[in-house]
Amino acid sequence: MGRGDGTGRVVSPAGSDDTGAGILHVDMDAFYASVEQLDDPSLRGKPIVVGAPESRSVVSSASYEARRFGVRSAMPVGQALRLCPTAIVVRPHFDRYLALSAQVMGIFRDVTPLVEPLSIDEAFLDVRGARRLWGSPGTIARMLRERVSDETGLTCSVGGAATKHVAKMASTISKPDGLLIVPEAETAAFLAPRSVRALWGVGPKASEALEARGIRTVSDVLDAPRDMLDRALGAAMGDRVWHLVRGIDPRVVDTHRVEKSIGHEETFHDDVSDAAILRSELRRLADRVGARLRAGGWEATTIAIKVRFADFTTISRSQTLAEPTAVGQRIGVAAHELFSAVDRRLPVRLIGVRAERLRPSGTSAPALWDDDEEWRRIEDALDGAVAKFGRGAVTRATHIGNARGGGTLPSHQPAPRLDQG
DNA sequence: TCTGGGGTCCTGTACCTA
DNA sequence: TCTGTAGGTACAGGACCC
Repeated sequence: MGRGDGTGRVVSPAGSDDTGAGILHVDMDAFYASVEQLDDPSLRGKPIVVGAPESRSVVSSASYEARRFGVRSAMPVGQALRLCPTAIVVRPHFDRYLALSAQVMGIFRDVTPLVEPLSIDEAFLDVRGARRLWGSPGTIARMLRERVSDETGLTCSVGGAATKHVAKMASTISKPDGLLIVPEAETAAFLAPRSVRALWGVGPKASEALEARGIRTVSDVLDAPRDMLDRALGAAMGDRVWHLVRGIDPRVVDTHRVEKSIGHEETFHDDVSDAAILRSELRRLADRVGARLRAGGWEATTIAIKVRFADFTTISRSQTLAEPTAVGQRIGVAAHELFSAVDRRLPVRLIGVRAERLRPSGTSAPALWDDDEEWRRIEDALDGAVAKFGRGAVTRATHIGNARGGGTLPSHQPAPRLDQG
């Protein structure tokens, strides 16, 4: 979602040069906030902030009226209200956002099958093969904007260019409700004056590292020795930036992107020290992860947990399973084992569970296996073993158990597996 | 002024094996 | 058998994106 304040709006006029600009990036304007204003006319024209009003929540989306006060996504809601005291805080309605997202993506797919959704509110389109059917990239971009507006009541911004990276930059600059086409031949001139921070993938840390070496604009990067970039950013990032500033971006519009991990995390309203509460939360998160794995037809090979302490230090621990799984309980057992080995000197602010290294499931896992008695036995056994042998010994023992393909600690029945129908 | 939740990708380190 | 090395893999942490 765009994070600007909406002051950069630009619309390439009809008939302007769009030669070679066959990649479009379409980005909905202040998507969540705009949907709320669409659904509730009393919010229109007013500064609104989408987010939970609770103390620890942050802004998911802000209307352009709020952005003019300096309100931005990811900002704590409290801070947003200090900047803009008249802002109205609206709770998010994700189901509604998903429905409208599906409608918008459907419009894109009417135009070309080469659509790569990037998030709920933006997508890349490769329209190079759609010229005979719909016209030039500029014509298609204008048609898309019109259709999105007519059919959903929402506005979007479109960037067009020869590469994904430049198209993305163009749509960002054109916001809100804008259109900017960068003909292939003008790519270098378009990029040269931009700040390094405007490059997609260059965040605060990378731009700080570059600026410390006097590199502030794309033009500066072009003049910088290659090894300086590598030293400032690391080899991979240095290489990427070196290519991007030259307009080189070989990434194609990928219509078959697959998930690489599935996870859930939760920040507590108040920091938690009680192990029973933390374990219960881990279990709940593990069940949710398992449900999503099964819904997507995946099994996970690696389970990871994330723990953020009261001082905001964050650790992660992961474990590779002997047998991939999509069963919430097995994920939960792995999460509990990992959690048992964590040194908890401070109360916990956030806890999360993630399934990684996904592969298509060979069998259909059971529906949520939610056996309280079994869970209690496992938790008691783990706690008892930790008390008796120490965390390190328990972690080693359970790893050995996994490697043997069965739990040695505690012993529990394997989850029933059902044949896929 | 106090930092969400969902992800991807990269880097450094440790360990194992050939 | 010992040592050095190179490559692969697992894991932890961090930056970045929306």
